[in-house]
Amino acid sequence: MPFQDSATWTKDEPMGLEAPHCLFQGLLADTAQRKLCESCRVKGLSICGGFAADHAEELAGITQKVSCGAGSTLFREGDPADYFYTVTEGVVEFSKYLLSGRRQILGFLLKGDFLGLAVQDQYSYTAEATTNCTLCQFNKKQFERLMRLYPTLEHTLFNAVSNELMEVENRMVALGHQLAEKRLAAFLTWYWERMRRMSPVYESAVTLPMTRRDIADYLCLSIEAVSRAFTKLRNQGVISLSDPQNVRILDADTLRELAES
Amino acid sequence: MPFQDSATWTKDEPMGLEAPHCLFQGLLADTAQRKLCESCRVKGLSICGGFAADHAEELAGITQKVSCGAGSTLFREGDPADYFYTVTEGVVEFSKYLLSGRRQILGFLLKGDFLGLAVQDQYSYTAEATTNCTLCQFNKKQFERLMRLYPTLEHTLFNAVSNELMEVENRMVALGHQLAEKRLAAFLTWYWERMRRMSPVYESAVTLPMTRRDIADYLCLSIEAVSRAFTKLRNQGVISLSDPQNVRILDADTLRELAES
DNA sequence: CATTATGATTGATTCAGATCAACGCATATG
DNA sequence: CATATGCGTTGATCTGAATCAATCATAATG
Repeated sequence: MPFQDSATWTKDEPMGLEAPHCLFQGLLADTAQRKLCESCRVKGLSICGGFAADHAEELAGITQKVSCGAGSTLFREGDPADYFYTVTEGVVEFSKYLLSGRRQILGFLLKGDFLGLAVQDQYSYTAEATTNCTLCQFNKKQFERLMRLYPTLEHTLFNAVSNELMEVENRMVALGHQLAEKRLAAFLTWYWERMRRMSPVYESAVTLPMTRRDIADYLCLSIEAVSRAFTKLRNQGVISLSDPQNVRILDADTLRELAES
Repeated sequence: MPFQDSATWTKDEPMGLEAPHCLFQGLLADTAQRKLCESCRVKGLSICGGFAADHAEELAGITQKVSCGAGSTLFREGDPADYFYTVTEGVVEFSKYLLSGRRQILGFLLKGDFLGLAVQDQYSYTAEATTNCTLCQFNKKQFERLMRLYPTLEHTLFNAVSNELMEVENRMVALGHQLAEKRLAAFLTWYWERMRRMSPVYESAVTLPMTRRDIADYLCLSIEAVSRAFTKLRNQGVISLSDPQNVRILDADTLRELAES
């Protein structure tokens, strides 16, 4: 079943200065909203730098907050690419569907990540909400106008896309040549490190927001192969599983070693 | 053996206006050199547009012609990324080596393609000459200075990297889920179409400049699997092989169908 | 010219993961 | 409360490609 039933997400009114968005810290007086933006800085997105302070109104006009229920579709491959997004809360997965019905998840996007940046006039992939999530929606045409006005913006996005490219290349190497166990180890390591960077307290437990099917589609494996890989890691004493979604990293070094190969 | 013996390539003197380079047509009085630049236009690289005409001297100063013998290494993963290149003649492959010694070829670069664009201060992959080839070498620092001066340049490169990202994503999907035969069909289709776009005369014969090992490393297969896939396609009457490097496309439609799946 | 590499093909065997199938476990539903 | 449904795990079997091994063709070398 390539596509799930239609999205159940809401567009709020176009935002004024008081509305929350992630990209441009320093825009908002509201401390709660400001906190959201902090999470972007954690990821080190350079676009969150000084730019917004000087051009607050211009940015606010092209931004909208968007909420999205778990399992719903944000956009599909082939849809006109009028917006791009940054994730402010929750997890989003973006994927391509094959004619056979199979799905390849290209990536999971967390707080502060971009979505829909490197596309032409149509989206080249489908974006679905892994969990309930909120995003900042940017009107692309208007953002491009801003980019022409302020080249710093484009420079930042150029770097973001460059990084994404390098990540995809790394993942391709891994998928082509690593065993199921190593792929899972790499995935767990990646997710754990991302979580650790977000929260200041050390935590060896990870709650996976995605299903085994999602992980399988991400790692180019069957559900069963993913399950067996989990079992293998558990039997080696690298992780423990209180339930399928709750993983405790017992031996982070071994896990990392496995992942690096 | 991860790395071949060191490169045997030559750097010419820094070029004046008369030197050949690919990116910026309209720079050169010399018609022979100009012809080289035409080949870039064939690929539809938008950077070959009007920019160069206005800023000829600035560009000439940061450009060098580079020749590179088949099998030699242009740069290696981890080297300081001081230059980026465009291929003006021949074929270049860029790849990542795993600790196991295995190699993943990320792509083959033909006339007009960029190399080394989306990297930070170090190259994230190794670049080797598949055939004898010539390239235009751009000093990165100086080019970045130009980009700050003329934002159009950065915009063009942004698009180039975006396209590269989409291509890699497509390839990842194919590698994860397609059988050896389909992968080879997709590769042959890609290469054939690229060749056809370059030369105006219809030609059903393709000369593959890369070895079976190269193709294997590109498609995430063993040499033997590639060879068997060739044999299968031959037995189906889709291609014929006068010798391993010379492929004749007998049934382009079936080949494309196989590739698309 | 014979000899030695090198690259490509083909066959035999092995293996990782897909597929098929059964079952456990939890939550949802009549 | 019994039943159904979805998700995850485990087992049995199958399969595509890796690996190992042999052979062939062609080019390079003495």
